[in-house]
Amino acid sequence: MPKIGETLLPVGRGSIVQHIEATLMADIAAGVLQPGERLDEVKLTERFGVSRTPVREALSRLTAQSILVSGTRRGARVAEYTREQLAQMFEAMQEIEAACARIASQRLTLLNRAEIVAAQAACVAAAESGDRVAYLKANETFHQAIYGATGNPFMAKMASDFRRRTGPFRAIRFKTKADLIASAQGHQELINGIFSEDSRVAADGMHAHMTASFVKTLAAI
Amino acid sequence: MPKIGETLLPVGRGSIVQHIEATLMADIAAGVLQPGERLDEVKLTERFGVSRTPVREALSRLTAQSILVSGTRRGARVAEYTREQLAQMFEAMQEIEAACARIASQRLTLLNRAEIVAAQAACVAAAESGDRVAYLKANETFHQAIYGATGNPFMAKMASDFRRRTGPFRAIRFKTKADLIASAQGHQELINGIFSEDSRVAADGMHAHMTASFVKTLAAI
DNA sequence: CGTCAGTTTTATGTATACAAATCGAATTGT
DNA sequence: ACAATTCGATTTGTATACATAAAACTGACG
Repeated sequence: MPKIGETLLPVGRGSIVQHIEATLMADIAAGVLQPGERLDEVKLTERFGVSRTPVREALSRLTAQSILVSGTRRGARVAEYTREQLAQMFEAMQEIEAACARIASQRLTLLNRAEIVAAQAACVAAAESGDRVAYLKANETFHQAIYGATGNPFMAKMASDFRRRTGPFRAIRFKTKADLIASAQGHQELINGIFSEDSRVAADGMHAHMTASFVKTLAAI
Repeated sequence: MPKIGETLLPVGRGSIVQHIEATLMADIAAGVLQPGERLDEVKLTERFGVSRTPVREALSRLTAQSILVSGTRRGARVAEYTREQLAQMFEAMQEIEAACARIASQRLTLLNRAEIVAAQAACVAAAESGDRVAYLKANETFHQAIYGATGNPFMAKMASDFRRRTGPFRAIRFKTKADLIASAQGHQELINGIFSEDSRVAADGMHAHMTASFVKTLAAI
């Protein structure tokens, strides 16, 4: 049972199922597992060095979250989306992000402000050094900071879920250093809107930012 | 306590897991299973006449959807929420519903209009006859019709999920015939907003409707 | 009389075995 | 030669058995 391989430690707090679930989720978000790719239970069994039971449970949980899809008796595959569906996801995400921006602008604490500013500074630094990976990470932190500023974990989770699902597609659009700098500049306008204390301006600003981002993304796919 | 005669084996099309998942979800939404209640695997095993494996998978899926919660080695319980969390869920729901109303107002087809009007007629009829159960059902159909009018399945699913999670709490506030009639009248204003073709009016109208509804709900809890 | 430690019991997490269904390929019939 | 059908291999769905950790109970000691 205690086969080493990739199997980490006794997984401490989390069960094996949680470990597999988290790992696969990360792999999908990172694009290691691509849309449409089939996940074979026995292959995963070998990879994680466990039996089929926890693997199955992890796959089932991911399916319940629409991260995977599975027909009848046809196994699990990474969810794939048509351009149309992608556009719909973007639209939904846009609405949620805008709502987050509005609420955040109404409740902003000093700490929230500090975190957003810090995240933006990291974005600018990464953009100016042309570090794509660092920018993606900083961008993620930036948006999470806004979600956190809503003070509403349910809003934050919803927004995060959509971010994860659209992640692999959004990442495509950042190719050149100019892309990064343009995005970081967009952030600055966003911040101005959120800090303006006019929640409508904040929401509209986020809406516009997302629209611009998604138009570019869809064009790049 | 174990309810019998659920179904034997001829589950046919849907797998047993899906059946258990759907049944438990419905029981929770209907309040048969109350927040905090523990779901014992072997009890469910007896109830559904199957082994622990599909029961476990169903519970795991429900946990992944935050419908159930489970600590380590402590089994699954129906998720329960503090007043604070409930208010946060309502806030999130409010935002989503408002977004749905805005998008729906921009894309409304003739068929969508017809469905919304028909659902509203059913609401009015149920309210006037004081049929609480019928009203809850018609109200559900009404909101689903609006979700459908967005033409965006992702928005619709999000909204539906929140509706399901808040369902047991929202239902409490409908006690008297007057409550039903007041709610139905609120719908009419909502429809006016959505049909007005001014999407901002639609969104604000829904926002107001939800706010009013939730204030009454929280007061009743 | 209360508390704590050791044991028992119960329920969860994991593994393995079995059954059923789908997919592909090969064979046979037209 | 092409199509259809059947047979086999692969894989999913379900059941059962085993291991382990947490809860419950009991008994003794302070």
